[in-house]
Amino acid sequence: MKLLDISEVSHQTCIAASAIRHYEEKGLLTSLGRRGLKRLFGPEVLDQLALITLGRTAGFSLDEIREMFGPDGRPDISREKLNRKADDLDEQIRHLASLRDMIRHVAVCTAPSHMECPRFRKLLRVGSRSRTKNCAAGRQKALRS
Amino acid sequence: MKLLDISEVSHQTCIAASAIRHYEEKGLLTSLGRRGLKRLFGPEVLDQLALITLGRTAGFSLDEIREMFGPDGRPDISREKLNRKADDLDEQIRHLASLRDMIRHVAVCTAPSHMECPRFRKLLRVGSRSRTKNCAAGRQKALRS
DNA sequence: CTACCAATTCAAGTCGACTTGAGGTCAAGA
DNA sequence: TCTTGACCTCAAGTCGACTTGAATTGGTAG
Repeated sequence: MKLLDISEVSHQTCIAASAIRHYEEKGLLTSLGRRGLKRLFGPEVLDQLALITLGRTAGFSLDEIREMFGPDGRPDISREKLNRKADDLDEQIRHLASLRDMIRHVAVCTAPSHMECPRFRKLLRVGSRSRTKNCAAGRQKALRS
Repeated sequence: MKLLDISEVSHQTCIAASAIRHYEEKGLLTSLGRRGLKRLFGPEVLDQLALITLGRTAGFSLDEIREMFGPDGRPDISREKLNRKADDLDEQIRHLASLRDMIRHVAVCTAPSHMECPRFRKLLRVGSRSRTKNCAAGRQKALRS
């Protein structure tokens, strides 16, 4: 089994060595040992890093990613919680799709301003459904509208 | 036409007043005027804020959002650039979908560690296609435009 | 053996997006 | 008229995710 040093991992993944050290420090991955001071990684670190990158682009924090996939690979998190995260992703995907549609529309729309374009406004409305949370501010004085 | 003060906007959108001020300062939205010191907003601010929120959850910076949709509603950005953003979104959507699939799988998988699960590894591989960028370290001529 | 130099540690800095706090203003109600 | 209190401004602080820099270490080539 071939061991990689940090610069090799860095080159193969396009992730800065400092970031890799940062992930290790945060407990998202583990080095197999050291040669002198230098970290040695097994090849699985490449997958772990791909996973971290994926999680980051999905907007998860490093702590959440560790919760979900730990360096050891056991999720220390309930199925229920995982499914909730997946549901969040589904919602996010819907949002992204609306935004994409809006952007594509803006690229061709001739209306003087987006907000005057009925199609744009419709897309906006679709994209912002489910924004009806009550702010945690709880106190409903907004009822007087 | 009904004018809203900042606290009303804040309540209706669940966005902190400080954030709304911040957006105005950054040029993402415009207040119609003041009553004394207090900002007054037209109802269109609600749509603008929805748009900002949408853009933020898609991972765009405030500067990018302003470029794309400005407070005045004219995109000061080329069609080409907009379409590139839309393409980015499409790619991001694909990433998110893979991650969602992985999470749903993790929630039911019985393998001792994800990395030992062939299905998981396959999903990972799918999710990390197109990660083959040349890091800028590659000093290959990056096809710019 | 010694010099070299990539890697290491640790503290401090950066960046974006806000939030917080101190001190000031003013429209409206008592 | 006076008092509130919601808003205001501006500076500084926070948070997460890294990056940067200075000082140190230790395999490896000569």
